[in-house]
Amino acid sequence: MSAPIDTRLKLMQIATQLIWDSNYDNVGIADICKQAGVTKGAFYHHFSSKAELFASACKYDCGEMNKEMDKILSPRFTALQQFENFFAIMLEKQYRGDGGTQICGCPFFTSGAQAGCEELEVRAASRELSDNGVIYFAALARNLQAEGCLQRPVDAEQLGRLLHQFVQGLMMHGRIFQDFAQFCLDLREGLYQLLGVKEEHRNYISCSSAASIEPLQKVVGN
Amino acid sequence: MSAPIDTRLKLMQIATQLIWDSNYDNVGIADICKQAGVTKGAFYHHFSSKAELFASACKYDCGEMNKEMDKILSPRFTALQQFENFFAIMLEKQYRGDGGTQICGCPFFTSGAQAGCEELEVRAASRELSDNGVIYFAALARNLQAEGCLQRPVDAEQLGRLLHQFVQGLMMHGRIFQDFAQFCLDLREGLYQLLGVKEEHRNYISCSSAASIEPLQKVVGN
DNA sequence: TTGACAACATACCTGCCGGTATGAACAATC
DNA sequence: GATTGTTCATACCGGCAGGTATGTTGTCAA
Repeated sequence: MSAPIDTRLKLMQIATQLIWDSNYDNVGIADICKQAGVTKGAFYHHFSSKAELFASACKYDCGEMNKEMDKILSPRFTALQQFENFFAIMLEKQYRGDGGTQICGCPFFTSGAQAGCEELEVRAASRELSDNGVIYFAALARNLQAEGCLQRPVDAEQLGRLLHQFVQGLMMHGRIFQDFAQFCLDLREGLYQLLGVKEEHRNYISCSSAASIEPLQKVVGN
Repeated sequence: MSAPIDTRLKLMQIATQLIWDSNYDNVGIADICKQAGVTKGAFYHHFSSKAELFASACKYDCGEMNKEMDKILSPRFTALQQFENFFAIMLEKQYRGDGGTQICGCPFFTSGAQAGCEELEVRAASRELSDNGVIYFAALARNLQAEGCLQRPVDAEQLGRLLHQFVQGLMMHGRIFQDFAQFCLDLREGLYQLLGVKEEHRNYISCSSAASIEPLQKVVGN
């Protein structure tokens, strides 16, 4: 019998993946179990409800994201490099080579905004995830400002929120329209404008190459 | 027996209202019928499915929005007045005095991004609605630019998309957090930044008053 | 007046989905 | 080796929501 932690983790991972491809309501517990190769008995042994699974998966995903963001925003990069790192990660995350849905958006965020008020657990998880994301955006803004890349002094915390809101809206828009090239262009331009990046620090060259739908290798090493 | 058009219209209006307060999946046909004071027989006489009702309601809402936007962007206003009109309408739309959920976001947009791929009809309706919204945002951007309010020349069409994406993301964020004052501040700042409105044309004074949660009278007359 | 059709109401069906009840296999402990 | 607890599998339940089948009422046209 395998370690219990494996099953629990596997359920969260499968759930995360399925919700990324669809949404909270549309993903059934039966689907998750089938994909994970376990039964409902195992599921309800580890989670008390679907909402709890969602919350747990959200926290797990949040942790994974933090790891990546920590790498991206490492002090060994300049602020502009951090910007490019973030940009690359975004494209990589949203692109799926399997010909299916490409731009998915963050399912935990959308689910939180979507779920009826009664699912307090779900909404709370989304809130936590958002708060977390805003922190990183705010840090990026501060770094850019510290290196003199921005046109005007900014309220980093508010700007963090604005960036987060924009990116989420962009992803939803992308999910509806599925135009990857446009997604790339809009992402870059939107971030530049919101941040108020100075003209001379804007880099549109990589856009055309990024828009070409090829597997993107990670910019960030270990 | 009342005119058939009334029942159809009523169903769409009720559906729109319920979906605003919740979401596509969460609103049942039975709920809609009950609120509208009719039965399923009437419903399926006018609509072939839930998705068709959604698409119809979305188009109806789109038409209503167009009317309002046409008023807001009337040439008798200066571009900056148009901006303020839009701002006021946004706040009015998102605020509900009944103590329930205040910031709802556009349910048709979120539903389209939320719905599984199989609901093509739903997604198509969201796409149409988005296209429509982008047009108005682009027009606002063009008008502001024409009156010299912007810092740099812009690609109005792209900027229209960015504004739309940001506003949608902002509303979802607001839906999760339910902080109306912050919603007001973020909306104004985000629009200013994305548009690149010149310093001297930015108006933060009305923010504090707007943030006070009082019934907002329409800025736009007939 | 009678047929046809629109505009519903009533009752019902059915599939799905979250959740439960129960027990088997295994490990650890005493 | 009996007990206890963990980790699942199997079978099942109950509710609900989307959708259907059919009857009923009014209207209009010939």
